[in-house]
Formats: sequence, C-alpha cells, structure tokens
Amino acid sequence: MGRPPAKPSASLDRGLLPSLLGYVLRRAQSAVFDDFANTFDKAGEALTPGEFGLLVLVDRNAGLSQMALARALGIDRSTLVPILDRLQERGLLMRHRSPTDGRTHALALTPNGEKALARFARLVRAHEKRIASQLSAAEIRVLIDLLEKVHAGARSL
Amino acid sequence: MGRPPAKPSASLDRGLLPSLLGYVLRRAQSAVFDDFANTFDKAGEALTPGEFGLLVLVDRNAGLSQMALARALGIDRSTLVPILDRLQERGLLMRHRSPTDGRTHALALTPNGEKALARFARLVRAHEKRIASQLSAAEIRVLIDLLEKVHAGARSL
DNA sequence: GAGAATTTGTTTGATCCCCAAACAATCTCC
DNA sequence: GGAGATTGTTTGGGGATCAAACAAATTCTC
Repeated sequence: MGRPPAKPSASLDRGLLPSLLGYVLRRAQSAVFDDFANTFDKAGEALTPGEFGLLVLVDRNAGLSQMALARALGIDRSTLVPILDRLQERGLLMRHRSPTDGRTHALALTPNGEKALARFARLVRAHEKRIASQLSAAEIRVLIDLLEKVHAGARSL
Repeated sequence: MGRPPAKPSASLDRGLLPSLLGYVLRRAQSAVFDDFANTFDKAGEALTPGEFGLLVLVDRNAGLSQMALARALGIDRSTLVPILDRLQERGLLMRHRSPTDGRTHALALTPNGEKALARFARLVRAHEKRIASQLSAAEIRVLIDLLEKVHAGARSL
C-alpha cells in the first residue's frame, strides 16, 4: 500500500531541500520581499527593498560617488546608472557635480527625497514588525546575528 | 573632534539597515548565492540554485506537471517554460506526454539528468559545509528553524 | 610640465528572471 | 455534446545583471 496516489492538494516531496540553508534562506527572503512589496503597494507607494537601501545609503553618506555606492551595494557601476536615472526622474535624488573631482557625481537626496524616505522608513518599520511577528525580540537578535555570521563566513573565501 | 573625515577606504554609514531583518537576509542570501556559483564554476558545472531546486523537485516527484512545478516554485507557469527548455536542451530533463491528461506534460529526469543531479548534490553539500563553516551544528538548526518561522509568518497574511 | 595610465560615469549588447494577456489543445461538468 | 476551466506556449514589457568600449577627468611618471 503506497501512499495515497498523488493527492494534488498535498505539497510536494522536497527531498533534501528543507535541510539546505541556501534553500531555506531563499524562501524566507522571497516571503519577506513579497511582504515588502505588499506593504508599499497598499500604502500607494512604489519602492523595492534595493531602492530603499540605496536611499538610506545616500541619505547617510551625502556626496557619495556612484562608484562608492555601487561598491557598497555590491553591483556593477553600469547597473547603477538606470536605477539612479529612475530615482532622479522621480525627484528623490540628484547627481551634483563634485567640486573636487570632475569625474564623479556627488549624490544627494532632494528635500522631497528626504521627506519620502521618512515615509518609506515608517512603512519599512511596519513591514519589519509584521515579518517578525512570529519571533520574539531575542529570536530576532539571534537570527540577525547568525545571518551576519553566514554573510561574513561565506564572504571570506 | 568628529570622526576621521571620510577615509574612502572606510565602509559607509548604513544607518538603520543592519538592524533590518530584510536587509541582513538579503546580504546573507547574496553571499550564499555567490558561493554557490563559485562552487559550481570551479567544478566546471553550470547551475543556479533555482535550477538545483527544480531538479530535486522533479526527481522526487516523477510525472509532475508544469503547473504543479511552477506552483511549488512560486513562479508563473509562463516563466517556467524557457527554464525547462534550457534544462531539456542540456539533456537533463524530459517532457513526456501524460497518458491520463493530454494537456499536461509529465516531467522526469533523464538518466543523464539523474547522474548529473547526484554530482550536483555532492557539490551542494560541499557548498553548504562552506557557508556554514562559522556556525555550529546547533546554530544551523536554530537558523533554519527561525528562517522557517519567518517564511511561515510572512506567508500567512 | 607633458604624456601615460587609471578612474568614473555612460552606452551598448547580451543573458536572465518575472509577470500579464492571448491562444490552441484538452479536459470537466452539466 | 457544448460551455467553461485548465495547461502549456508565445508574445510583449519591465527590470536586474555583467562585460566591453568610450570620453572626460584625474593621477602618476618621468
């Protein structure tokens, strides 16, 4: 007597997948991303997690160059260009000319960008609260700590 | 006495980012992904984490339809088509005709695909060992457990 | 200081992931 | 048997990503 013959509603056999850190990480990440999108959608705002991180970085490091920003984000400088274009078109950010180095752009948020970032940060906090709703404060600390370790460990090859 | 004036080598001010679960998750995920790619590159194999997950799912659920697979992967069925095309061109997987339902394809690994998957699984285990090198076995269990909770919690909206 | 080498931002080209909408073939339900 | 749903595919549109080539500007070298 095998198992009930493929109840279509039953979820699949995932084999070793659930024991793989990479797999579980990817699923958690995906769920978090979905909730992020949902939070901003419902609030009538349009922003990706990557864009939020970028805005925070520019806000906290005024005058940053595109190269430095690309490096901090871990992406190629050519990838950054259309992203900045879009943010600039939305009036959130500006590329100023650097007085000291004619090659670089000094990035900065516009006043509008600052106000928008404040709104975004409020939404992100609500989002964070929601995704961590099943976890205690101590568990969140542990989780972040372990994730940092993974990041540091894998990075140091 | 402010801090040393913007040593370019010093890393940026990330503001609230490091305290955000979403952010830390994304960075860990990215580091893990990089190590995965690196592991397969060095072994002369070409595979993404997503493709590995797909192959495991097909292996463990022979006769699966494309719809069921897409649902399990959390992607649209139209997204799956070119992915299967590629895997099929590589001779790892086949779309058989279902005897019971003419609309669906019964997916299965080829003998070659099975052998390749065994090789891939060995590489993935080595990769997992490496990214978890900074963590104890207990920590890994805790980490996976907490990530599952995040996944379940965010999912249940 | 003049020329060579490097750095920066941009453009172009390639690959990939993703979704939505439309379509034909097939199945299901009445 | 016919209406409605399901399945796989195609097409169209957004983006993310990198690599390579380029012009402008800076830095290095002599």
